[in-house]
Amino acid sequence: MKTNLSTCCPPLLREHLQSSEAEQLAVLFRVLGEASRLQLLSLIAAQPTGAACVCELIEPLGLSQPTVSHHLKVLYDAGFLTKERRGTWIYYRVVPETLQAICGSLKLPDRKSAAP
Amino acid sequence: MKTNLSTCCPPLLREHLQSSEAEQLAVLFRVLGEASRLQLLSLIAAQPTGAACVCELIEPLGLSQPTVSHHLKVLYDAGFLTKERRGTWIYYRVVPETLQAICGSLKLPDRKSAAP
DNA sequence: TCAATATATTGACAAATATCGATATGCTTG
DNA sequence: CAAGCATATCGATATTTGTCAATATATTGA
Repeated sequence: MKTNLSTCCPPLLREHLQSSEAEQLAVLFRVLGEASRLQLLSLIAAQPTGAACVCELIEPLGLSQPTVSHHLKVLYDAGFLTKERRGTWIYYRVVPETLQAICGSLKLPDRKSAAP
Repeated sequence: MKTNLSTCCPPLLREHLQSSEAEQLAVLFRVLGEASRLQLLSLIAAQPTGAACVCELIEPLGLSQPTVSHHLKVLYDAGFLTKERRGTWIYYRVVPETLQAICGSLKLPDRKSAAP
């Protein structure tokens, strides 16, 4: 169920994208294409410890607990979050490398400046 | 119909994301969350001139002309592409600033390293 | 073992959207 | 103006997905 970007900064926009690579990358963008999930990332990243459990995230999002759990699972499966159990609670953390990989995928090819 | 990021690198993940900001950013990610659209960006960016007309994009994508036009419109409305008419053809170009803005939105808050 | 709490899963429904064929619009050239 | 080509829009359909209530699972503590 979990996906993974094998390399840190694949060429992607730098050269012609195969459809399989495109689909793999599109999955990541699709996961970020939901305001609630961006807010989750933001909330978790903003914690002093860098980690947050589900119960801390429900109220600020204004969504039901199952829905929050669902979004966390989507983020986790895509590699945006790690989770760690501590007693009854499960703490989620943002994975910086995944965000960096996406960033790297958006680089354009070098171009000799100026053209008619 | 067109959206716009008012600033180049809004804070976003650096601090708590308001739901309106989150939705605005999510729209951009949603546009990229489709393999065909990533391929379009890749194909256009890979042109020697940096520009491509619709008819050049149909065959490599393997989609119908209306569908390709639709995806180009979505990319255009979101600010990922510009378009310019030259006679019968319409040339699309990638807007680097929009990609950079997305990149900037994925930066995490600075964190004092090491925590139990 | 039982109760309480935190989290995950299931099932169902509504909303969003990718896709296509058909058709419209716009430009160029005879 | 008519024909031909490039592109856009429309209408319909199938698929995906966000959401919740209900329920299941897992952990802790009495």
